[in-house]
Amino acid sequence: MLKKNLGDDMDLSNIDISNLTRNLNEILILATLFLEKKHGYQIALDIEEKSDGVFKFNHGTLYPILHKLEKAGLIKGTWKGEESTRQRKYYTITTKGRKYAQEQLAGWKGFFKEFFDIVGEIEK
Amino acid sequence: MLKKNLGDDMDLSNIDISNLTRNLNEILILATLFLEKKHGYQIALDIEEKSDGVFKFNHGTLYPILHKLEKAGLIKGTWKGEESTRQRKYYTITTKGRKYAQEQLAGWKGFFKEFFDIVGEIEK
DNA sequence: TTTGATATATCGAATCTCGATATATTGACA
DNA sequence: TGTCAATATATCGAGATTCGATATATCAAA
Repeated sequence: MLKKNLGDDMDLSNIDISNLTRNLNEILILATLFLEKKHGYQIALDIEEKSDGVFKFNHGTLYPILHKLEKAGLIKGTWKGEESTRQRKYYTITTKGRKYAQEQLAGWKGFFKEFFDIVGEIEK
Repeated sequence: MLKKNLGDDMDLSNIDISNLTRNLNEILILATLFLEKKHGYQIALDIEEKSDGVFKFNHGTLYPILHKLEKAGLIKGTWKGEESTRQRKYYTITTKGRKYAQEQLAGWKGFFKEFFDIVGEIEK
């Protein structure tokens, strides 16, 4: 079996049900970068604030994911900061990243459809 | 910090975002048992069929979860089978299990709301 | 000058899923 | 009658992921 890598064409609109949290973290980060570039710490703060605290990022989780997304070519990071002052790494979403995010979103919609189809039983 | 156990009163309507797949598997199983008792293998088949193949259970995942849910008092298993023939373990959802499932569902709805609040950006 | 927030990064422990392996029953088909 | 595939439960090791701690450093405010 060929190994599927992040953002490969094979991925299409499927999300990996066996690792939903990883998929969630990825799409939250990509969605946050859709309108403007941001550095890692800001991404985490924005997601936490916008979700009223429902989605939080530990730093030990955030940075490895950013490195992975960059390595996969879905985002691109650039160091900024005036000469020997504080350095921030600003991330931009790539064309590949936008496409990947749209496919993932389609996968999540399918997920929620089937999900509420089954767990709806609880409310009947 | 007090450790939270599955189904404890502390849990309330929160789902564990850092382990979404586990939460998903639990609520799928509990929802499937809401109307009638079933044995493990049947639970997996029913979920797979009803979700059009979106949700699948490996046996190596299914049985440990059933044992865990039973240990937590959310489901109750009873062996059945006529004397030395094939033994099936039928599971029933408990009152505690029903309550837990309803609280979890509330948590998933909150998740759903905040999720699309953020990833909706992708479609704009 | 000292504290807390900002900013990035890595590591070990704990946890979870996957796929393989094991064992046994049952029904269908040749 | 024999054999194969599906049914049924269970456990284990490998791999992946998140958490919380730890480390380092800048910046602003009191």
